[in-house]
Amino acid sequence: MGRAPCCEKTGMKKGPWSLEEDQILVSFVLQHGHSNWRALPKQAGLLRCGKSCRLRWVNYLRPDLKRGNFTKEEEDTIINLHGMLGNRWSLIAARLPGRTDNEIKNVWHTHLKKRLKDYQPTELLKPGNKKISNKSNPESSTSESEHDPYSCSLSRSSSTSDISSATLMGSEFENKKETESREGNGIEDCYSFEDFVAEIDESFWDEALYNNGQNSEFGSMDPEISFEVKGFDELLPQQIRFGPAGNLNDFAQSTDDDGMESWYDMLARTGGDLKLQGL
DNA sequence: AACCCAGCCAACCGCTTTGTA
DNA sequence: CTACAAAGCGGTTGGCTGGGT
Repeated sequence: MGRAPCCEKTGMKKGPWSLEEDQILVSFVLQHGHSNWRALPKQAGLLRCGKSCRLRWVNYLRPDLKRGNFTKEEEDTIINLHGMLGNRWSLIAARLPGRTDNEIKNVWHTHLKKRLKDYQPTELLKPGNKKISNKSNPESSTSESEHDPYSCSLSRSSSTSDISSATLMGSEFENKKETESREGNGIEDCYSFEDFVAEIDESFWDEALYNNGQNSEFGSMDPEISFEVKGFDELLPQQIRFGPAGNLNDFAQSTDDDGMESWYDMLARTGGDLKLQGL
């Protein structure tokens, strides 16, 4: 596929931005907005391509940006969200006001990844622990090694059904504790949230819809198709319904590729305390 | 003082997604 | 429906800086 370069490169300036350029861009955007990045540099009199202008604005010049070091809370948030979302920097940034995806990505690679390594216990890396390929989230396979297995792990608590009952946990330290204690209780398998969601695929819903009927209410769902998500002690316990109609079909819809976002969203919002038990 | 090296971070690149004619 | 342009995103690069020798 591919596409033409975003701009005519000849004559375009590259490299670090000067103070003057910054001032021109800021005053232009504040006056005229940025409805068209491609046309902006020409209108503003900048020898930069639109893409470069956009990046400079988004990552550095935006007035609502927070400058300075990340707080411990922000770092913890990033770790937790990364556990749930993977390398979806823009989604993580959306939940950290004043921080950019680029900034978060840099912090992750320079500080947090290292910090997490120190907590990397060996248990979850045992070959026996089930890993399921994630077609909905291709990133998870490529960045598996980067992905903190603790920040969001899932352990099964029953073997009667594939999705019979499961517990998803959030914060890294809670996870570690929880996982270890659960493993001590004979629970063998641990998953990342992505792995778990990946398992709720078309065939899962085909089967569920076949067994329960398209308009089944949650209440009439097979009681074994239920799971709970807990952890993130700082979060409020909360019950959530999928979709206004609350039928099985809506629920299934929410797990397709488009709906995946709402799952992640919901988990991030509730901090992982998502409970779905025969709603 | 000069050099080396590792860490940091702004900026770039190339691809995907979204919007529109 | 298709093609194309623009925006958005994540991975990578390269220059700067500070600490160590």
